[in-house]
Amino acid sequence: MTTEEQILIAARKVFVQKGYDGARMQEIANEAGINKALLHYYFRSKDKLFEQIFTESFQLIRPAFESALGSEPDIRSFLNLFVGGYLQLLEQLPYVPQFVIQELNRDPQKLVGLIGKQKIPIESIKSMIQKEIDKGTLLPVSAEHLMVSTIALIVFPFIASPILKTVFFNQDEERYNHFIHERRDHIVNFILGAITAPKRTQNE
Amino acid sequence: MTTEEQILIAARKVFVQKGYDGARMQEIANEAGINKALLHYYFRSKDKLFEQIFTESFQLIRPAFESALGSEPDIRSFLNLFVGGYLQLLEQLPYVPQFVIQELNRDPQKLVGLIGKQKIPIESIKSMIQKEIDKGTLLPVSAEHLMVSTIALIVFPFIASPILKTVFFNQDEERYNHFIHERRDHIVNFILGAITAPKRTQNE
DNA sequence: GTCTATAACCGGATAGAC
DNA sequence: GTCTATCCGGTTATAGAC
Repeated sequence: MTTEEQILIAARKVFVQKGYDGARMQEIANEAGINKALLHYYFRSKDKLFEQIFTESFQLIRPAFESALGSEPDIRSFLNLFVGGYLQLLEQLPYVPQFVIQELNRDPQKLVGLIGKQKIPIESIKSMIQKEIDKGTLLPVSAEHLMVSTIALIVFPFIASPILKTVFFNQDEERYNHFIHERRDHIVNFILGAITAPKRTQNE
Repeated sequence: MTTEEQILIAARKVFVQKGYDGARMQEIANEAGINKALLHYYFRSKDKLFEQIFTESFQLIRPAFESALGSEPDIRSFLNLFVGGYLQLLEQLPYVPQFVIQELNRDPQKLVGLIGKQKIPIESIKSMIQKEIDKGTLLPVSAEHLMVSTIALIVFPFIASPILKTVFFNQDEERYNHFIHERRDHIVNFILGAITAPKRTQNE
């Protein structure tokens, strides 16, 4: 492995764990098994190194609508695939969402500029939804609210795990893990229940 | 206003905005209109001052189930009141949730110890839910998942506003504010739709 | 490319006058 | 209680040898 790769791996670990303000170049150097001076040789400054880690982190957790959108025929299959896929991703990167959000709140101007205008293909989702609303099989629902709510349900437990462990699970690690494992099914059922139009009743 | 109160107001502002690592005693002093030495006279250290601000911030946003629980007869009215009340609270304190979560992730051991075991009366909610499940008017749902999901739907847009503005609203402040104002109704409808048992259809 | 040594600065904390 | 001046450790960044 090249030195540059070692540095990036170390920087990833330290920045994600400590945030920009809490991270120390010395700690990154130790983690990479080199010394501070070499960090500045490869990346001019703490800022430059951070920008690289932040940008790649944002890419990693930017919701990947595209893949799920192309392959799925209706909103229900799409949501099912999306929720499962995103949860699986976050299992590998549990601390990245909190890192990205924290840094975006610290310096929105600079960092939003850095990631550019990475919009989401909300129009495709809108048309997918609209068809079923017209057919009457889906309750009228805003695509923006639906997608923000879906992401909230998926991501929030990863961001807020210490507070959830405290107020809901009395610091019981075991019960919290069990909760997380049940989460996928709960979310999918929750969302589908929320947006599916009820069948007509006998009196209607 | 006493000097101590001025300091606390300034510290609140700076700590919530910048976090522990990003906050500077000098900035707090400036904000309070005094000098650094006086900060240390009133609060021994940055740590002590921070602990006070963090503890009170946690109290502020700890979900106030108790009030809504005592007064409401069924889970639907309870959720309606809870969502509305919490959103109204967060309008006044939009940056506090991200602050508390950020700090809890930075040093869970110490800060969880600080806030003690402030559990939530989940048992009252469970019994409230169970009655309606038995009657068949509510889908079987775990109280923990329901409450975590409810809080996620409420709090997430406040934590993640920069990222939402970027990927969903193309930095359009106007459209984002409109979105936030619609949010209460969406959340309540979403949750009630998700947990309400469908009426029986003609074929059953 | 990699290292040691050090410059230059910053930030929390304290001493001591008023 | 409040201030000015200062200490001291830590942090980023660079100079220069190998």
